[in-house]
Amino acid sequence: MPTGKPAVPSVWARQRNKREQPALSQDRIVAEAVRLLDEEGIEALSMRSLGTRLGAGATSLYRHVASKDELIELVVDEIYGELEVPGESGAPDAWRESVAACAGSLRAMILRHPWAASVLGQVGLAELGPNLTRQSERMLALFHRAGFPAGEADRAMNTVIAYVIGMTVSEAAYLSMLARSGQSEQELMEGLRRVAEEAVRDLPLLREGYDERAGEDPSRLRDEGFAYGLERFLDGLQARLDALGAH
Amino acid sequence: MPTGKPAVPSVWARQRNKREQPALSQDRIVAEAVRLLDEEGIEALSMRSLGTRLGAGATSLYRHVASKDELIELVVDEIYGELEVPGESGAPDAWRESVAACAGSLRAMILRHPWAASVLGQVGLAELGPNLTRQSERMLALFHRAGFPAGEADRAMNTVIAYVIGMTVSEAAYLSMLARSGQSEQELMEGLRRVAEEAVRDLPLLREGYDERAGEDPSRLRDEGFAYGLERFLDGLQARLDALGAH
DNA sequence: ACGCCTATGCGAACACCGTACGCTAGGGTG
DNA sequence: CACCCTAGCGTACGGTGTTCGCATAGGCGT
Repeated sequence: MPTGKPAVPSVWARQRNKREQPALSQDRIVAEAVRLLDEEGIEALSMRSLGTRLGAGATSLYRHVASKDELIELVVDEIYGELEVPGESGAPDAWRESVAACAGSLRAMILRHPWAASVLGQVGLAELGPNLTRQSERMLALFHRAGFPAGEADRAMNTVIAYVIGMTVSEAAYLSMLARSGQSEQELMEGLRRVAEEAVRDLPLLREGYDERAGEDPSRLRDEGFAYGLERFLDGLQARLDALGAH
Repeated sequence: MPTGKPAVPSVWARQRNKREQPALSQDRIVAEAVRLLDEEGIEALSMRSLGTRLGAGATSLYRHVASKDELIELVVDEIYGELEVPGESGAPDAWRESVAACAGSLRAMILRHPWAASVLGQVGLAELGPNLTRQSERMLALFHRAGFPAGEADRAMNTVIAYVIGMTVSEAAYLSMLARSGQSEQELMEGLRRVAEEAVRDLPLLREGYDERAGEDPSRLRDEGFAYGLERFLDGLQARLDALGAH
């Protein structure tokens, strides 16, 4: 008789159901999903695995989350909540430091959750969760106070966000490849170097760069590369501010 | 007897096998994959569907491609081949136009293949296919000729690539959401506006921006936003060049 | 001309995925 | 007490990437 067994409610299940909590909630699900993603990466996130971690069946999640896609949107907005956007900091010409701090915080957030790299391109900034909108508003205020006129502040903001995300996503993708490979960064770079050697043989400029960076600390190089671009960027924005000021 | 039927070789199959081509090749597979992605998007790409389009069984592809992941790497490198990087253009102070042309070409490429947005974050720039390395070398030459010293040219290049990719990926994600929704851009924006209205009620700056852009042509706004950031960026790089020149 | 060898295609099968559906149990409300 | 509504779950379906072993056919050595 294939009709379902009565879904035998073990004492534990009954106890859990009884009281304590609703046992499952969108917040719990999203929080656990972030933990799972941090620990095991994007490929390990399935409704079944997430359900198991929550001591629940896979399909139970659908009572609180419409689909896996929606779950991912929620997860992305969740980590946007970790951003630290400086508030009113008095001096309006401190905008450079404030924006740099923002950028650094965004980069740190993505590197803390490297799986975000594979997911930001699908979600985009289009889906506006509460955290993202809140942080955007705060960040926009930075540019307003810096002196950008209304129609330009959001462009300036989008511009620096785009830079940070583009830069960091590529870092994160590299790091997650590194993690997948199971090698140390030294080993991987040596391997890449060997593989690339032939391809790069007649590409002198790339080769030059390769050699130049050979002995350096990769993590420091990444930090410096990020800072370099950010400085150029802020210089350009500052120049624009000056031009506006001189109208 | 469950052992396979002799896989009856229809006349057609025999004919096709006989001559013409090896019938399947990595190039054919990659090219068809790009076509499929352009026409039906990233979700429609499966080994089975791609095999069908090629008149082949799904598993036949594995003779020419190690895995779907590798296929995606190949596909990404394939479209990098579409980039147009200006070569020797005489005047070394034409670097601004050259880099801007590069950036525009990269943006156009991504917008031509919007699925790239969801894929660039997974592949990153880490996997260096022949096209990507070749184009990087050419682009690097631009910065060298502009006057950036060896250790800085690649940073400058990565910086502007990061900006372009970050900016365009977010555009592409938005556009693909638009396409999925099946609405016109006007309708979608009106819908978003209504949904966002309440959330944005007490976020005056975001609201201001929303209202300001209400009647404008979205496509032109995107172009202008991209150009705005790029100009700021190039200004910053130019300033750096000047500082270097004055050493 | 024959027979082997290797490269190529493919069908079946496996493990896993997202998710629709209908059932159950239990607490809250009349 | 009877009722309903909600949260959880077992089952099942269609689809996925990939493995494996078999069938085939062309090229090559003899």
